[in-house]
Amino acid sequence: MKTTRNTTAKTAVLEVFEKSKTALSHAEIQKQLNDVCDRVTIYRILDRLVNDDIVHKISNLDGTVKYAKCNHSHQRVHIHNHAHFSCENCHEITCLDTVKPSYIMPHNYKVNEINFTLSGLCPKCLNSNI
Amino acid sequence: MKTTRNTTAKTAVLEVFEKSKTALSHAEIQKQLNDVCDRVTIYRILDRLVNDDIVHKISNLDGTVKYAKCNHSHQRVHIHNHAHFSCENCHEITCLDTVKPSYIMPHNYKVNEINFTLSGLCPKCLNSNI
DNA sequence: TATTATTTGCAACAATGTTGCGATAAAATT
DNA sequence: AATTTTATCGCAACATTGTTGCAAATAATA
Ligand SMILES: [Zn+2]
Ligand SMILES: [Zn+2]
Ligand SMILES: [Zn+2]
Ligand SMILES: [Zn+2]
Repeated sequence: MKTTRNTTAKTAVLEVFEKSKTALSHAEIQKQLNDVCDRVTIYRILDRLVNDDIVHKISNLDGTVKYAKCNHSHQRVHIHNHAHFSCENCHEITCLDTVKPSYIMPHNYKVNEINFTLSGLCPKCLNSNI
Repeated sequence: MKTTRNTTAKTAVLEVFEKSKTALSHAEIQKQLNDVCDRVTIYRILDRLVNDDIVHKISNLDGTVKYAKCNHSHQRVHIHNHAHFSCENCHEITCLDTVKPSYIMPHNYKVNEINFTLSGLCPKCLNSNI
């Protein structure tokens, strides 16, 4: 099952995630990597990390895509049911691990996955009242 | 405030929305329009319709962007707080006007907008059990 | 060290969206 | 109805994001 290799590029990407408190886009990762590897390689590494449940992919309201390290990879059943916050000011995306929405669905739908994203002002930007 | 003009292209786009029960992508709209106008014009019309609160924009898990006609444009306060359903089989996006998630936020966040998207199987695809 | 399968770089391509600008057409004014 | 004003359009060019094929490089293993 686990057949993905530990390459220098993959290690470098993981280090970038380790250093960051917020979710990162492909472009942001590339900038931090400083030509450690090709653009395409980053895409492929991210694909593998998502597949291996080490990282999860977040699609945002504005169409941007970001990735964040999972802090629940150890759990047997791996489900990304937490919410994400997207700051309108600093554009940072953070995982809200504790926020889980409750809702009532109409009949005849089978829900497999949910995506709950909230946007507004993050604590940092709220305090420096713009 | 209302300064957008009624052009033939805009009318054609609105007719396409009128005919559709589900949300539509730019590409889908373009196909239905049959060269009524340029690709760029459709983008600009959609921008205006979103601005005028006639249509709302939906960003999906898979990165695709779709648009749907608002059925609450008459309301004084115009907020898109309903959920959307994305079918994994037929890839149709439908507005779930009745589904509104409840949740508890950590302190120090100011929430302006929410996006709640559920994916799985729609009633149509669930019945034709694939 | 030799073997094998995964990963990488490169080039090329596709999809989606944006911008500038002169031409066109809708709406307001005369 | 003709004129003026200004939003809208078409076109071309560009930017960004993501994908694919294939030969070369590299990690895991035996
Ligand atoms: Zn912020
Ligand atoms: Zn997350
Ligand atoms: Zn379906
Ligand atoms: Zn909707």
